[in-house]
Amino acid sequence: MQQILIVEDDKTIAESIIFILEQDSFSCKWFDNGKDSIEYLDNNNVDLMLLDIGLPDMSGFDILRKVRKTHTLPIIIISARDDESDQVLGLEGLGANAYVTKPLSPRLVVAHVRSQLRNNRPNAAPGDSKFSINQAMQRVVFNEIELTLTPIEFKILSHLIKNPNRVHTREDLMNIMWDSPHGSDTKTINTHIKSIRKTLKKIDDKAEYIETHRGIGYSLIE
Amino acid sequence: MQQILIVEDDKTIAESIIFILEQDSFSCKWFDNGKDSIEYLDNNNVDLMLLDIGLPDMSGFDILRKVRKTHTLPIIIISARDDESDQVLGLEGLGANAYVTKPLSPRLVVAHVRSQLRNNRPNAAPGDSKFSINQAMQRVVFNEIELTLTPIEFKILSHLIKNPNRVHTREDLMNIMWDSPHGSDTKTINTHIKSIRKTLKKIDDKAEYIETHRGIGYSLIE
DNA sequence: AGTTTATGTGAAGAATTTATGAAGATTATT
DNA sequence: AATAATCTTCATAAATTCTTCACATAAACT
Repeated sequence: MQQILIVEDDKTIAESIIFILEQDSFSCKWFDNGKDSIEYLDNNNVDLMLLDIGLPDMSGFDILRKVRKTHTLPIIIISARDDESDQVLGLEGLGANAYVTKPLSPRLVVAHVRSQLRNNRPNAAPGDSKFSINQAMQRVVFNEIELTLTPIEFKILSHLIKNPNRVHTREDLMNIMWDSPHGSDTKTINTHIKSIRKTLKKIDDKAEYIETHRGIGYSLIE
Repeated sequence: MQQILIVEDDKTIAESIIFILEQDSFSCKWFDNGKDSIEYLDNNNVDLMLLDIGLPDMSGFDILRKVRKTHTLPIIIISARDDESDQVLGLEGLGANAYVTKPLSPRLVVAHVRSQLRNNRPNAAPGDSKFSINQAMQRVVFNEIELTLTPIEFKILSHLIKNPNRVHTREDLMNIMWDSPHGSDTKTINTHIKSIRKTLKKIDDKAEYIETHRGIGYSLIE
Protein backbone atom coordinates (compact mmCIF):
# COMPACT_ATOMS: atom_id res chain seq x y z
CA MET A 1 0.00 0.00 0.00
CA GLN A 2 1.31 3.39 -0.93
CA GLN A 3 1.72 6.01 1.70
CA ILE A 4 0.82 9.66 1.38
CA LEU A 5 2.11 12.31 3.72
CA ILE A 6 -0.25 15.25 4.18
CA VAL A 7 1.07 18.52 5.50
CA GLU A 8 -1.90 20.79 6.18
CA ASP A 9 -2.81 22.93 9.16
CA ASP A 10 -6.53 23.11 8.43
CA LYS A 11 -7.95 20.03 10.10
CA THR A 12 -11.17 20.01 8.11
CA ILE A 13 -9.39 20.08 4.79
CA ALA A 14 -6.91 17.44 5.88
CA GLU A 15 -9.65 15.12 7.03
CA SER A 16 -11.64 15.41 3.86
CA ILE A 17 -8.58 14.62 1.77
CA ILE A 18 -7.66 11.70 3.98
CA PHE A 19 -11.19 10.38 3.79
CA ILE A 20 -11.11 10.24 0.01
CA LEU A 21 -7.58 8.93 -0.24
CA GLU A 22 -8.26 6.13 2.19
CA GLN A 23 -11.31 5.14 0.22
CA ASP A 24 -8.95 4.78 -2.69
CA SER A 25 -6.83 2.52 -0.52
CA PHE A 26 -3.95 4.84 0.08
CA SER A 27 -2.42 4.96 3.52
CA CYS A 28 -2.26 8.49 4.91
CA LYS A 29 -0.21 10.27 7.54
CA TRP A 30 -1.14 13.79 8.57
CA PHE A 31 0.86 16.57 10.19
CA ASP A 32 -0.16 20.16 10.75
CA ASN A 33 3.36 21.60 10.81
CA GLY A 34 6.59 21.48 8.85
CA LYS A 35 8.98 20.27 11.50
CA ASP A 36 7.19 17.03 12.31
CA SER A 37 6.54 16.39 8.63
CA ILE A 38 10.19 16.58 7.69
CA GLU A 39 11.16 14.39 10.58
CA TYR A 40 8.60 11.79 9.60
CA LEU A 41 9.66 11.95 5.98
CA ASP A 42 13.27 11.36 6.92
CA ASN A 43 12.46 8.24 8.88
CA ASN A 44 9.69 6.57 6.93
CA ASN A 45 8.82 5.28 3.53
CA VAL A 46 6.63 7.94 1.99
CA ASP A 47 5.52 7.65 -1.62
CA LEU A 48 4.08 11.10 -2.09
CA MET A 49 3.65 14.34 -0.18
CA LEU A 50 0.71 16.73 -0.26
CA LEU A 51 2.02 20.04 0.96
CA ASP A 52 0.05 23.09 2.01
CA ILE A 53 1.91 26.31 1.42
CA GLY A 54 0.35 28.33 4.24
CA LEU A 55 1.55 26.75 7.47
CA PRO A 56 2.02 28.34 10.89
CA ASP A 57 5.59 27.35 11.68
CA MET A 58 7.37 27.58 8.34
CA SER A 59 6.51 28.36 4.74
CA GLY A 60 5.63 25.41 2.55
CA PHE A 61 8.25 26.68 0.14
CA ASP A 62 10.91 26.34 2.81
CA ILE A 63 9.78 22.81 3.50
CA LEU A 64 9.93 22.07 -0.20
CA ARG A 65 13.43 23.46 -0.46
CA LYS A 66 14.58 21.41 2.47
CA VAL A 67 12.93 18.18 1.40
CA ARG A 68 14.20 18.40 -2.16
CA LYS A 69 17.77 18.34 -0.95
CA THR A 70 17.50 14.73 0.05
CA HIS A 71 14.25 13.31 -1.32
CA THR A 72 13.00 12.62 -4.82
CA LEU A 73 9.42 11.67 -4.02
CA PRO A 74 6.60 13.44 -5.87
CA ILE A 75 5.32 16.52 -4.09
CA ILE A 76 1.96 18.11 -4.79
CA ILE A 77 1.46 21.63 -3.52
CA ILE A 78 -1.87 22.75 -2.14
CA SER A 79 -2.30 26.47 -2.03
CA ALA A 80 -5.02 28.95 -1.18
CA ARG A 81 -3.38 31.43 -3.49
CA ASP A 82 -3.98 31.18 -7.20
CA ASP A 83 -0.87 33.21 -7.87
CA GLU A 84 1.03 32.43 -11.04
CA SER A 85 4.45 33.32 -9.70
CA ASP A 86 3.92 31.06 -6.70
CA GLN A 87 3.18 28.22 -9.08
CA VAL A 88 6.22 28.90 -11.21
CA LEU A 89 8.42 29.10 -8.13
CA GLY A 90 7.05 25.89 -6.72
CA LEU A 91 7.12 23.85 -9.91
CA GLU A 92 10.21 25.10 -11.59
CA GLY A 93 12.36 26.59 -8.90
CA LEU A 94 11.77 24.27 -5.99
CA GLY A 95 10.95 21.02 -7.66
CA ALA A 96 7.31 20.41 -6.90
CA ASN A 97 5.48 18.08 -9.23
CA ALA A 98 1.99 19.56 -9.27
CA TYR A 99 0.08 22.50 -7.90
CA VAL A 100 -3.54 22.44 -6.81
CA THR A 101 -5.35 25.56 -5.68
CA LYS A 102 -8.04 25.83 -3.04
CA PRO A 103 -10.93 25.43 -2.75
CA LEU A 104 -9.87 21.83 -2.98
CA SER A 105 -11.74 19.22 -4.87
CA PRO A 106 -10.89 15.93 -3.16
CA ARG A 107 -11.49 14.00 -6.35
CA LEU A 108 -9.06 16.23 -8.17
CA VAL A 109 -6.47 15.76 -5.47
CA VAL A 110 -6.79 12.00 -5.81
CA ALA A 111 -6.50 12.34 -9.59
CA HIS A 112 -3.23 14.22 -9.16
CA VAL A 113 -1.96 11.69 -6.65
CA ARG A 114 -2.70 8.83 -8.97
CA SER A 115 -1.20 10.64 -11.91
CA GLN A 116 2.02 11.27 -10.05
CA LEU A 117 2.37 7.79 -8.69
CA ARG A 118 1.74 6.32 -12.09
CA ASN A 119 4.51 8.39 -13.66
CA ASN A 120 7.12 7.35 -11.23
CA ARG A 121 6.84 3.76 -12.30
CA PRO A 122 9.29 3.68 -15.16
CA ASN A 123 8.30 0.40 -16.71
CA ALA A 124 4.58 0.80 -16.45
CA ALA A 125 3.20 -0.80 -19.55
CA PRO A 126 0.82 1.61 -21.15
CA GLY A 127 -2.67 0.32 -21.67
CA ASP A 128 -3.05 -3.42 -21.57
CA SER A 129 -0.85 -4.26 -24.51
CA LYS A 130 2.09 -6.57 -24.12
CA PHE A 131 3.94 -4.33 -26.52
CA SER A 132 5.19 -0.84 -26.14
CA ILE A 133 7.53 1.25 -28.19
CA ASN A 134 10.56 2.99 -26.84
CA GLN A 135 10.83 5.60 -29.51
CA ALA A 136 13.82 7.24 -27.88
CA MET A 137 15.87 4.09 -28.17
CA GLN A 138 14.19 2.82 -31.31
CA ARG A 139 13.29 -0.35 -29.51
CA VAL A 140 10.19 -2.42 -29.00
CA VAL A 141 9.45 -3.59 -25.49
CA PHE A 142 7.67 -6.91 -25.26
CA ASN A 143 6.67 -8.31 -21.87
CA GLU A 144 8.98 -5.75 -20.25
CA ILE A 145 11.92 -6.96 -22.30
CA GLU A 146 13.64 -4.88 -24.94
CA LEU A 147 13.86 -6.63 -28.27
CA THR A 148 16.90 -6.61 -30.48
CA LEU A 149 15.60 -5.80 -33.93
CA THR A 150 17.17 -4.67 -37.16
CA PRO A 151 16.01 -1.31 -38.55
CA ILE A 152 13.52 -2.84 -40.96
CA GLU A 153 12.20 -5.22 -38.35
CA PHE A 154 11.66 -2.29 -36.02
CA LYS A 155 9.77 -0.41 -38.68
CA ILE A 156 7.49 -3.34 -39.42
CA LEU A 157 6.80 -4.39 -35.86
CA SER A 158 6.25 -0.91 -34.51
CA HIS A 159 3.82 -0.24 -37.32
CA LEU A 160 1.93 -3.42 -36.52
CA ILE A 161 1.83 -2.45 -32.85
CA LYS A 162 0.50 0.98 -33.63
CA ASN A 163 -2.21 -0.52 -35.82
CA PRO A 164 -3.10 -3.82 -34.25
CA ASN A 165 -5.95 -6.16 -35.08
CA ARG A 166 -6.06 -5.27 -38.71
CA VAL A 167 -4.59 -6.74 -41.83
CA HIS A 168 -1.66 -5.03 -43.46
CA THR A 169 -1.07 -5.91 -47.07
CA ARG A 170 2.44 -6.69 -48.21
CA GLU A 171 2.36 -3.53 -50.26
CA ASP A 172 1.57 -1.46 -47.18
CA LEU A 173 4.41 -3.06 -45.30
CA MET A 174 6.78 -2.52 -48.21
CA ASN A 175 6.02 1.19 -48.11
CA ILE A 176 6.89 1.22 -44.45
CA MET A 177 10.10 -0.68 -44.93
CA TRP A 178 11.57 1.73 -47.43
CA ASP A 179 11.16 5.45 -47.55
CA SER A 180 11.86 5.63 -51.26
CA PRO A 181 10.42 3.24 -53.84
CA HIS A 182 12.33 0.02 -53.92
CA GLY A 183 12.08 -2.73 -56.47
CA SER A 184 12.25 -5.74 -54.25
CA ASP A 185 10.16 -8.84 -54.15
CA THR A 186 7.24 -8.76 -51.73
CA LYS A 187 8.41 -12.15 -50.49
CA THR A 188 11.16 -10.33 -48.66
CA ILE A 189 8.54 -9.50 -46.08
CA ASN A 190 7.99 -13.15 -45.29
CA THR A 191 11.57 -13.41 -44.22
CA HIS A 192 11.38 -10.32 -42.04
CA ILE A 193 8.16 -11.51 -40.44
CA LYS A 194 9.78 -14.83 -39.80
CA SER A 195 12.67 -13.14 -38.10
CA ILE A 196 10.38 -11.02 -35.94
CA ARG A 197 8.38 -14.09 -34.92
CA LYS A 198 11.57 -15.84 -33.98
CA THR A 199 12.60 -12.92 -31.79
CA LEU A 200 9.21 -12.86 -30.06
CA LYS A 201 9.27 -16.60 -29.58
CA LYS A 202 12.50 -16.39 -27.65
CA ILE A 203 10.62 -14.43 -25.00
CA ASP A 204 7.19 -16.01 -25.11
CA ASP A 205 7.46 -19.48 -26.51
CA LYS A 206 3.87 -20.47 -26.98
CA ALA A 207 2.24 -17.26 -28.12
CA GLU A 208 1.43 -16.41 -31.71
CA TYR A 209 1.12 -12.69 -32.06
CA ILE A 210 1.57 -12.16 -35.77
CA GLU A 211 -1.14 -13.78 -37.83
CA THR A 212 -0.88 -14.63 -41.50
CA HIS A 213 -3.70 -13.66 -43.84
CA ARG A 214 -3.20 -15.79 -46.86
CA GLY A 215 -3.06 -13.87 -50.09
CA ILE A 216 -3.19 -10.52 -48.31
CA GLY A 217 -0.65 -9.91 -45.59
CA TYR A 218 -0.20 -9.96 -41.83
CA SER A 219 -1.76 -8.61 -38.67
CA LEU A 220 -0.80 -8.31 -35.04
CA ILE A 221 -3.22 -9.68 -32.47
CA GLU A 222 -3.53 -7.97 -29.11
CA MET B 1 17.96 19.12 -27.01
CA GLN B 2 14.57 18.04 -25.77
CA GLN B 3 11.66 18.13 -28.09
CA ILE B 4 8.16 19.32 -27.27
CA LEU B 5 5.17 18.52 -29.43
CA ILE B 6 2.45 21.15 -29.30
CA VAL B 7 -1.05 20.25 -30.41
CA GLU B 8 -3.10 23.43 -30.50
CA ASP B 9 -5.40 24.85 -33.14
CA ASP B 10 -5.14 28.46 -32.01
CA LYS B 11 -2.13 29.79 -33.85
CA THR B 12 -1.60 32.75 -31.54
CA ILE B 13 -1.51 30.61 -28.44
CA ALA B 14 0.76 28.08 -30.08
CA GLU B 15 3.19 30.74 -31.17
CA SER B 16 3.41 32.38 -27.80
CA ILE B 17 4.11 29.05 -26.14
CA ILE B 18 6.70 28.15 -28.74
CA PHE B 19 8.37 31.51 -28.33
CA ILE B 20 8.87 30.99 -24.62
CA LEU B 21 9.87 27.36 -24.90
CA GLU B 22 12.46 28.07 -27.56
CA GLN B 23 13.93 30.79 -25.40
CA ASP B 24 14.38 28.08 -22.82
CA SER B 25 16.19 26.06 -25.48
CA PHE B 26 13.53 23.48 -26.06
CA SER B 27 12.94 22.37 -29.60
CA CYS B 28 9.27 22.65 -30.61
CA LYS B 29 7.05 21.08 -33.20
CA TRP B 30 3.55 22.38 -33.71
CA PHE B 31 0.44 20.79 -35.25
CA ASP B 32 -3.08 22.15 -35.29
CA ASN B 33 -4.82 18.78 -35.56
CA GLY B 34 -4.81 15.38 -33.97
CA LYS B 35 -4.08 13.21 -36.95
CA ASP B 36 -0.80 14.79 -37.93
CA SER B 37 0.27 14.99 -34.31
CA ILE B 38 -0.17 11.30 -33.71
CA GLU B 39 1.63 10.45 -36.90
CA TYR B 40 4.53 12.68 -35.95
CA LEU B 41 4.64 11.25 -32.46
CA ASP B 42 4.79 7.73 -33.82
CA ASN B 43 7.79 8.46 -35.96
CA ASN B 44 9.91 10.86 -33.93
CA ASN B 45 11.55 11.27 -30.58
CA VAL B 46 9.23 13.51 -28.65
CA ASP B 47 9.98 14.17 -25.01
CA LEU B 48 6.74 15.83 -23.98
CA MET B 49 3.39 16.71 -25.49
CA LEU B 50 1.30 19.82 -24.84
CA LEU B 51 -2.22 18.92 -25.84
CA ASP B 52 -5.16 21.21 -26.34
CA ILE B 53 -8.47 19.53 -25.60
CA GLY B 54 -10.58 21.52 -28.02
CA LEU B 55 -9.40 20.62 -31.50
CA PRO B 56 -11.35 20.66 -34.77
CA ASP B 57 -10.73 17.12 -36.02
CA MET B 58 -10.82 15.01 -32.88
CA SER B 59 -11.18 15.48 -29.15
CA GLY B 60 -7.99 15.88 -27.20
CA PHE B 61 -9.25 13.13 -24.94
CA ASP B 62 -9.40 10.77 -27.91
CA ILE B 63 -5.87 11.69 -28.85
CA LEU B 64 -4.79 11.07 -25.28
CA ARG B 65 -6.45 7.67 -25.25
CA LYS B 66 -4.80 6.70 -28.50
CA VAL B 67 -1.35 7.98 -27.63
CA ARG B 68 -1.33 6.28 -24.25
CA LYS B 69 -1.67 2.89 -25.89
CA THR B 70 1.90 2.97 -27.09
CA HIS B 71 3.64 5.99 -25.58
CA THR B 72 4.77 6.80 -22.07
CA LEU B 73 5.90 10.37 -22.58
CA PRO B 74 4.59 13.09 -20.25
CA ILE B 75 1.47 14.80 -21.53
CA ILE B 76 0.27 18.17 -20.32
CA ILE B 77 -3.29 19.09 -21.15
CA ILE B 78 -4.24 22.64 -22.06
CA SER B 79 -7.91 23.34 -21.71
CA ALA B 80 -10.20 26.30 -22.00
CA ARG B 81 -12.55 24.62 -19.57
CA ASP B 82 -11.87 24.76 -15.88
CA ASP B 83 -14.10 21.79 -15.32
CA GLU B 84 -13.19 19.51 -12.46
CA SER B 85 -14.51 16.33 -14.05
CA ASP B 86 -12.50 17.01 -17.21
CA GLN B 87 -9.39 17.27 -15.12
CA VAL B 88 -10.13 14.08 -13.23
CA LEU B 89 -10.83 12.24 -16.47
CA GLY B 90 -7.65 13.51 -18.10
CA LEU B 91 -5.33 12.96 -15.19
CA GLU B 92 -6.67 9.81 -13.69
CA GLY B 93 -8.61 8.07 -16.41
CA LEU B 94 -6.56 8.79 -19.49
CA GLY B 95 -3.09 9.18 -18.12
CA ALA B 96 -2.27 12.84 -18.56
CA ASN B 97 0.44 14.21 -16.31
CA ALA B 98 -0.71 17.76 -15.75
CA TYR B 99 -3.59 20.04 -16.57
CA VAL B 100 -3.31 23.74 -17.28
CA THR B 101 -6.37 25.89 -17.87
CA LYS B 102 -6.68 28.85 -20.19
CA PRO B 103 -6.03 31.74 -20.23
CA LEU B 104 -2.53 30.38 -20.49
CA SER B 105 0.43 31.85 -18.74
CA PRO B 106 3.43 30.93 -20.88
CA ARG B 107 5.72 31.01 -17.88
CA LEU B 108 3.47 28.61 -16.08
CA VAL B 109 3.45 26.31 -19.07
CA VAL B 110 7.22 26.27 -19.13
CA ALA B 111 7.24 25.62 -15.39
CA HIS B 112 5.05 22.56 -15.92
CA VAL B 113 7.18 21.38 -18.81
CA ARG B 114 10.33 21.62 -16.76
CA SER B 115 8.71 19.96 -13.82
CA GLN B 116 7.59 17.03 -15.92
CA LEU B 117 10.86 16.57 -17.71
CA ARG B 118 12.74 16.69 -14.47
CA ASN B 119 10.54 14.08 -12.86
CA ASN B 120 10.39 11.81 -15.79
CA ARG B 121 14.02 10.90 -15.73
CA PRO B 122 13.99 7.35 -14.42
CA ASN B 123 17.69 7.59 -13.71
CA ALA B 124 17.20 10.64 -11.60
CA ALA B 125 19.07 9.28 -8.62
CA PRO B 126 22.10 11.49 -8.59
CA GLY B 127 25.50 9.99 -8.19
CA ASP B 128 24.75 6.61 -9.67
CA SER B 129 26.12 7.66 -13.02
CA LYS B 130 29.66 6.77 -13.86
CA PHE B 131 29.94 10.06 -15.68
CA SER B 132 29.92 13.60 -14.46
CA ILE B 133 30.48 16.84 -16.27
CA ASN B 134 32.56 19.76 -15.17
CA GLN B 135 31.15 22.34 -17.51
CA ALA B 136 33.36 25.15 -16.29
CA MET B 137 36.50 23.15 -16.86
CA GLN B 138 35.18 21.51 -20.01
CA ARG B 139 36.00 18.15 -18.57
CA VAL B 140 34.22 14.84 -18.25
CA VAL B 141 34.93 12.69 -15.25
CA PHE B 142 34.52 8.96 -15.74
CA ASN B 143 34.97 6.55 -12.86
CA GLU B 144 36.62 9.36 -10.86
CA ILE B 145 39.15 9.94 -13.60
CA GLU B 146 39.29 13.08 -15.70
CA LEU B 147 39.22 12.40 -19.40
CA THR B 148 41.39 14.15 -21.91
CA LEU B 149 39.06 15.13 -24.70
CA THR B 150 39.26 17.48 -27.62
CA PRO B 151 36.65 20.27 -27.75
CA ILE B 152 34.39 18.42 -30.17
CA GLU B 153 34.70 15.19 -28.27
CA PHE B 154 33.67 17.03 -25.12
CA LYS B 155 30.63 18.46 -26.83
CA ILE B 156 29.51 15.09 -28.10
CA LEU B 157 30.16 13.11 -24.94
CA SER B 158 28.70 15.67 -22.55
CA HIS B 159 25.59 15.84 -24.69
CA LEU B 160 25.26 12.07 -24.62
CA ILE B 161 25.72 12.09 -20.87
CA LYS B 162 23.06 14.75 -20.40
CA ASN B 163 20.65 12.77 -22.57
CA PRO B 164 21.41 9.15 -21.95
CA ASN B 165 19.42 6.13 -23.05
CA ARG B 166 18.18 7.64 -26.23
CA VAL B 167 19.32 7.59 -29.79
CA HIS B 168 20.96 10.67 -31.18
CA THR B 169 20.97 10.85 -34.94
CA ARG B 170 24.16 11.84 -36.69
CA GLU B 171 22.42 15.03 -37.71
CA ASP B 172 21.62 15.90 -34.11
CA LEU B 173 25.20 15.30 -33.13
CA MET B 174 26.43 17.41 -36.02
CA ASN B 175 24.34 20.31 -34.76
CA ILE B 176 25.94 19.93 -31.38
CA MET B 177 29.44 19.77 -32.76
CA TRP B 178 29.19 23.07 -34.56
CA ASP B 179 27.25 26.12 -33.51
CA SER B 180 26.91 27.39 -37.04
CA PRO B 181 25.92 25.22 -40.00
CA HIS B 182 28.82 23.27 -41.34
CA GLY B 183 28.98 21.27 -44.50
CA SER B 184 30.85 18.24 -43.37
CA ASP B 185 30.20 14.62 -43.95
CA THR B 186 28.20 12.89 -41.24
CA LYS B 187 30.81 10.15 -41.28
CA THR B 188 33.04 12.51 -39.37
CA ILE B 189 31.04 11.53 -36.33
CA ASN B 190 32.08 7.92 -36.64
CA THR B 191 35.66 8.99 -36.18
CA HIS B 192 34.90 11.13 -33.15
CA ILE B 193 32.85 8.37 -31.57
CA LYS B 194 35.66 5.99 -32.18
CA SER B 195 38.05 8.32 -30.48
CA ILE B 196 35.75 8.77 -27.48
CA ARG B 197 35.34 5.02 -27.18
CA LYS B 198 39.05 4.60 -27.23
CA THR B 199 39.45 7.12 -24.44
CA LEU B 200 36.80 5.38 -22.33
CA LYS B 201 38.32 2.00 -22.98
CA LYS B 202 41.63 3.09 -21.54
CA ILE B 203 39.88 3.47 -18.20
CA ASP B 204 37.33 0.69 -18.29
CA ASP B 205 38.45 -1.96 -20.67
CA LYS B 206 35.45 -4.23 -20.86
CA ALA B 207 32.56 -1.78 -20.78
CA GLU B 208 30.65 -0.62 -23.82
CA TYR B 209 28.93 2.62 -23.02
CA ILE B 210 28.27 4.07 -26.45
CA GLU B 211 25.93 1.96 -28.48
CA THR B 212 25.60 2.07 -32.24
CA HIS B 213 22.13 2.25 -33.75
CA ARG B 214 22.65 1.21 -37.30
CA GLY B 215 21.18 3.58 -39.80
CA ILE B 216 20.36 6.15 -37.13
CA GLY B 217 23.12 7.17 -34.77
CA TYR B 218 24.44 6.53 -31.29
CA SER B 219 23.29 6.42 -27.69
CA LEU B 220 24.92 6.32 -24.31
CA ILE B 221 23.79 3.59 -21.93
CA GLU B 222 23.64 4.26 -18.22
C1' DA C 1 -6.79 -37.50 -52.81
C1' DG C 2 -4.14 -34.83 -55.93
C1' DT C 3 -2.98 -30.45 -57.79
C1' DT C 4 -2.09 -25.77 -57.34
C1' DT C 5 -0.79 -21.84 -54.87
C1' DA C 6 1.02 -19.34 -50.95
C1' DT C 7 3.77 -19.19 -47.01
C1' DG C 8 7.55 -21.03 -43.74
C1' DT C 9 12.35 -22.08 -43.24
C1' DG C 10 17.29 -22.01 -43.41
C1' DA C 11 21.24 -20.61 -45.63
C1' DA C 12 24.12 -18.13 -48.97
C1' DG C 13 25.85 -14.05 -50.87
C1' DA C 14 24.83 -9.21 -52.12
C1' DA C 15 24.39 -4.79 -50.39
C1' DT C 16 24.80 -1.52 -46.93
C1' DT C 17 26.64 0.54 -42.86
C1' DT C 18 30.08 1.20 -39.55
C1' DA C 19 34.94 0.61 -37.66
C1' DT C 20 39.57 1.45 -38.21
C1' DG C 21 43.96 3.50 -39.21
C1' DA C 22 46.33 6.86 -41.48
C1' DA C 23 47.00 10.81 -44.33
C1' DG C 24 45.74 15.44 -45.54
C1' DA C 25 43.61 19.90 -44.18
C1' DT C 26 42.56 23.15 -40.88
C1' DT C 27 43.09 25.73 -36.80
C1' DA C 28 45.45 27.26 -32.76
C1' DT C 29 49.83 28.04 -30.20
C1' DT C 30 54.41 29.32 -29.49
C1' DA D 1 56.48 31.14 -39.61
C1' DA D 2 56.94 26.88 -37.52
C1' DT D 3 54.98 23.61 -34.61
C1' DA D 4 51.49 21.19 -32.44
C1' DA D 5 46.91 19.90 -31.91
C1' DT D 6 42.69 19.02 -33.83
C1' DC D 7 39.40 18.03 -37.37
C1' DT D 8 38.03 15.95 -41.75
C1' DT D 9 38.49 12.89 -45.42
C1' DC D 10 39.67 8.75 -47.51
C1' DA D 11 40.55 3.74 -48.33
C1' DT D 12 39.88 -0.47 -46.71
C1' DA D 13 38.36 -3.96 -43.34
C1' DA D 14 34.81 -5.76 -40.63
C1' DA D 15 30.34 -6.33 -39.23
C1' DT D 16 25.54 -6.29 -39.87
C1' DT D 17 21.54 -6.40 -42.47
C1' DC D 18 18.81 -7.31 -46.60
C1' DT D 19 17.40 -10.00 -50.38
C1' DT D 20 17.14 -13.99 -52.90
C1' DC D 21 16.86 -18.73 -53.66
C1' DA D 22 15.75 -23.68 -53.01
C1' DC D 23 13.08 -26.52 -50.75
C1' DA D 24 9.63 -27.88 -47.05
C1' DT D 25 5.20 -27.24 -45.36
C1' DA D 26 0.57 -25.78 -45.20
C1' DA D 27 -3.79 -24.13 -47.14
C1' DA D 28 -7.20 -23.81 -50.93
C1' DC D 29 -9.26 -25.65 -54.89
C1' DT D 30 -10.97 -29.28 -58.35
